[in-house]
Amino acid sequence: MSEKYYITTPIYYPSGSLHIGHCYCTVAADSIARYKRLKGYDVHFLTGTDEHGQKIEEKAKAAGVTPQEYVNNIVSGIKDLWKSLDISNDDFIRTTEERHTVIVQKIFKKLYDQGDIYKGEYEGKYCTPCESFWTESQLVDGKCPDCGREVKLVKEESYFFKLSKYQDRLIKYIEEHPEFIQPESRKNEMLNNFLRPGLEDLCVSRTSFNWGIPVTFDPKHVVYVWLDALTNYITALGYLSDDETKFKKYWPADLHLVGKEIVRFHTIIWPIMLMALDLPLPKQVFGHGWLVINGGQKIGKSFGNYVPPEEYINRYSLDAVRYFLLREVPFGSDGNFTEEALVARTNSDLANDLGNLLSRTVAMIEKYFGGVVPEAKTSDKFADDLKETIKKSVVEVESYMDKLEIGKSLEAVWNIIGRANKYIDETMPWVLAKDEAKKDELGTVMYNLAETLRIVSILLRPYLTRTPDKMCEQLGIDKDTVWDNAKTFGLLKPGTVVKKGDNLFPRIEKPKEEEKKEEPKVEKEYITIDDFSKVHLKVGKVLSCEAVEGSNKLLKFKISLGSEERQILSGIQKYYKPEELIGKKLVIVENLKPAKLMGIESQGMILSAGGGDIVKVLIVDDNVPEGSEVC
RNA sequence: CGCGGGGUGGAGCAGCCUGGUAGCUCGUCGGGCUCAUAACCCGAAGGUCGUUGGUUCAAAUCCAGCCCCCGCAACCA
Repeated sequence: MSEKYYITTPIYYPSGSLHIGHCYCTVAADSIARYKRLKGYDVHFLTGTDEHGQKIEEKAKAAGVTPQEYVNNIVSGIKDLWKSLDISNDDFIRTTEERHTVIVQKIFKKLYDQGDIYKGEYEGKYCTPCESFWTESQLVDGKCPDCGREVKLVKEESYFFKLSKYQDRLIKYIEEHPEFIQPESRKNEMLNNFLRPGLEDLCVSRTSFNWGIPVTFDPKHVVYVWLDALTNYITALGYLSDDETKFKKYWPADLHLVGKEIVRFHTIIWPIMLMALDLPLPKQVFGHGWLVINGGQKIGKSFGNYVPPEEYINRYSLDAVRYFLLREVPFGSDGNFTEEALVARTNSDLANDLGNLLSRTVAMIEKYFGGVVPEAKTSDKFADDLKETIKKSVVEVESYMDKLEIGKSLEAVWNIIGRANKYIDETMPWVLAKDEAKKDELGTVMYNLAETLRIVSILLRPYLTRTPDKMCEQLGIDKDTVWDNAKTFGLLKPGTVVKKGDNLFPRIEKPKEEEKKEEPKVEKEYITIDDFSKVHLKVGKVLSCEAVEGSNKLLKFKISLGSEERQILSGIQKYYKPEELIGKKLVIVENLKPAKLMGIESQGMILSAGGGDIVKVLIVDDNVPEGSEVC
């Protein structure tokens, strides 16, 4: 029986559409799953969605639907997205499915019965958008340390899970299993920041919202996030169900692929839960980096840089997108995602190197041999080197994949492609073709190229889902999906009839400058005159202006609007010296809701213009009286 | 002293842990070739490795200080 391999992605939170970053993680997992399958493993690849929680409850309410309706809708979009990315998951778990909820209840009860879960009282600050509780000491200026938004004081009865009981065991485990947390920097982070300082028991139930799995023996409680979410990895296998076949077969997981932001939960809470359940721990948790834009900007709707992933697939091609994601983002660290880079990568690697290699090879076989792959009757030093490169590269592909260095493994495949292109120049088939006496040599070159492409088509299968079949079609061979067939040079049968088809990857013309600039422009949103009249703009005179203590951005203004005085803060310290502006008449948004910045109230807003290095406030002619309306 | 990442030829990165000819991809320039998707192959130019000081026979690499950038956070009102 073949060896099993169980790999998971995180279960995604369906509070909104997924972005290219989620695709990155899932495509990476997919390539690993495909690779393992090709290698003959019995692979189980799981992904899914984490559908409970207050945020969903609120979003659904805002949308006027039930939470279940709300998630159903989004989840179907996620499933479509995975389909359009050719994700080969074997299962898709939804935490609202009965196979999950029932088992979570059993697990909760079991842990309660054995004393690992106890009832207590929770008092803390809760940030709804982040779904996180914070202790007083974690708050920054009384606000959520993650997002900076207001937190609510929450005090409620809840159940706790005794993390502390297992922490020493876990530390020992982590120390004895260096491969458990990858990359290693994350391991140290976990040990130093969380485990060694000591764990606090984890709150695992809530009474403050309903959208969750009820605790069977205390139904006013619902199971709170981590116990609900993390257990998906075993409930999906049927743990504690009538049929534990899959669980027995696949658990423990070989790899949990997760984003770096949730490494902590997967390497501390999850293992401890498993210890409490007396189950083996996953073999590895790998925290991948994020896809960022322009050197660090996160991707998301709230960042104004959201493009639906399908858009990229439609615009370029599935394999181009998959290739870029897998190739461009290095092991462990963050990677840049830009459309320009995607185009550049596609053109140079996929169109120029790979596509063109196939194209010229097939064209030559058609031209010189009527489309029939000849026999390799001769040998030469170039061919030897080509074969050597292939042999070496295949080993590299494997060893990089085993280390989850997907990008590097692709590089190794491209070594072969590059070598083959070079081989053509070295052997100059068009010269050989002119000399009838060199027909055999020419035949050898053609054979070697076709054979190289056959091997490449196998090596690409973990990453690209469409291209390998297209290659096989043009090469006139059956789909070759046996990994080890890439290890033997010479399996291609002479006599095979090739058939030129469409270009594998047509070159993408780079968008012209003007077009590029238009692209980010979302369709213009007009406001009505009524909308505009909601904004009350007035002229105000600066009475005083000083830097806010401890701030490197804010200036504090006292501004006279004639009948009243306002205190207004503005983040223009970088552009003005405080005394420069005293006495000036500026344009003020009079009815902006007051807000506190650095603990100081700001009662309005000063209009300014510019950006980057040049920002200037709007200064009004001195003759205009203070308090005048601006319209 | 908030946390974290980073500053290496025009761009993006590797090298740093385990000091000892600065490497890769793209771009640029020159050449070759014409089978091919204006693609492919070869060659060249281009770097005081942020800065200052220290350790050392020797520092991109180790140590200390400083400057700058980015993300989070924040002070975007």
